Amino acid sequence: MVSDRPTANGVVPMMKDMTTTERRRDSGRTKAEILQVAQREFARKGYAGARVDEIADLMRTTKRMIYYYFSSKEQLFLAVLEKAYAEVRAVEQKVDVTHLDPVEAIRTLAELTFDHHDAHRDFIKLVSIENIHEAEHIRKSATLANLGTPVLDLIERILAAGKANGEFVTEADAVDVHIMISSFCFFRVSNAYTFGALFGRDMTAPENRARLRTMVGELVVAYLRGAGAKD
Amino acid sequence: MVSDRPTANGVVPMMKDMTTTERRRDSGRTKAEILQVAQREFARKGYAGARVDEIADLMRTTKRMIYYYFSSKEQLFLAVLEKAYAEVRAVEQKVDVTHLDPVEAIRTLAELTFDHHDAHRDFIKLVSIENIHEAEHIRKSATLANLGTPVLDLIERILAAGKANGEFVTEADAVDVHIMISSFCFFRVSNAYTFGALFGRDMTAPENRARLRTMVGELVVAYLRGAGAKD
DNA sequence: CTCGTAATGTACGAACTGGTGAGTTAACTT
DNA sequence: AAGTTAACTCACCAGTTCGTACATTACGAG
Repeated sequence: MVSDRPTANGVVPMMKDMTTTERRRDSGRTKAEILQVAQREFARKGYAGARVDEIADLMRTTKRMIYYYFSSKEQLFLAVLEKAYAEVRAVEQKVDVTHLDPVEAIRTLAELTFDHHDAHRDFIKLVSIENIHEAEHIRKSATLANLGTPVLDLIERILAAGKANGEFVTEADAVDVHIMISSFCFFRVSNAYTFGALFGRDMTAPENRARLRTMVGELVVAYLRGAGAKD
Repeated sequence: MVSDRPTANGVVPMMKDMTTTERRRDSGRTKAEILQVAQREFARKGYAGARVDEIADLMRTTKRMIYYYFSSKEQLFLAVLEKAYAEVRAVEQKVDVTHLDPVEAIRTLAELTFDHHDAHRDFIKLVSIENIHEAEHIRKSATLANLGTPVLDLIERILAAGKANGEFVTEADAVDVHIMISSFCFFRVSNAYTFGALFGRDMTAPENRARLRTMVGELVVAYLRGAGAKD
């Protein structure tokens, strides 16, 4: 066997210069890159449609590395999901609306949720994919259980404040309010494609975006004020 | 759902008896059965995850027939989608709420939509799958363009009536109202799995079903009455 | 009854796809 | 300097999976 020198992929520079902190072998970075590329591939093609080979081809790592770090396609997908959810939680926890009056607080929460969904299309696709598979991966993950409680606490506090000052009349449950907000924001992004094809309107287009963003808030506030109840 | 098979299941009997009207070769029925089984398979596994061989194994037909009638996996999927949408349209067109007053009409429409989504889980999964693939199949279909107009007409009439009698204050667009209703009903079913895993509540469970069903109507009515607007 | 054709059964294959065995190299420790 | 091990490369395989070539059979027309 002639051991022809692996001249790398031509991309990685040979550096003896150790002043740079960059390392040619870096497990953390390789793992992170795999997760990033895998997320895009899964989101674009679905779980079964995504190809491990393709994920590998899209980066400077090889397929062997994927299995080295993640053991299987399924565990890779789970890792992608966990990372995506973690990012979401991180953003949500920065939300502080406690200083606002209840109506403004719930409106703001709705709009922030709207913006967040708008900005994380890949995440939404991953969740859709996971739902098609009836959450079989999430259920295996301990990390992801009861990830929702922080938001629920927030909503609960807002609802309590709203009732206390008389602005909210409807007896509403925090989870239900969360469903109202999420469903609207999620659907607008997740179903934009078929909706556009069937109704000839792009829900994600800029001219619709602003109007729909306002709508979420108004919707929830109107409900909480009790205007929808039968009299 | 015609099941005119004399034998419960098992092998088709060799019959020289021609008094029976049943034909052992029946293209229409074979096609229908393929579509039915394929729908379930696609809904359960996603587009790429569905296996043509498995679809064949799940019936009394062979894989060869699938290709004989549908040419390719992709065209089979499209046919499944078209059939599913056709059934939906058929149901929607039977809805008549014109005799009701506007508030009751929109509430009823919302609840009917709710029931409809509740009863057609497979359809919802197919739509989710199609959205993951950015509606690439639907776009190829002439049959499915502007399928939504009937519902929009209905909503428009209700909105006009509501404004006329003063019950609706909000300047609302028919498509937007449809989004409000659909998003809630669709999300409740499509995302029930991940939602259940994260929030520990099954949105499709009977005890929640009834409450959420009432909520859709109240939500939309509250919004249309203008209670959510900033003053 | 015979013949043409639509409908169906059988067997197979080429390309793919998740996963692995085994060796190699870089970086760190002592 | 030598040893240790984590990080990485390369070639390969066994099982799938979509799709097809070809043989066969039932049905209806004439």
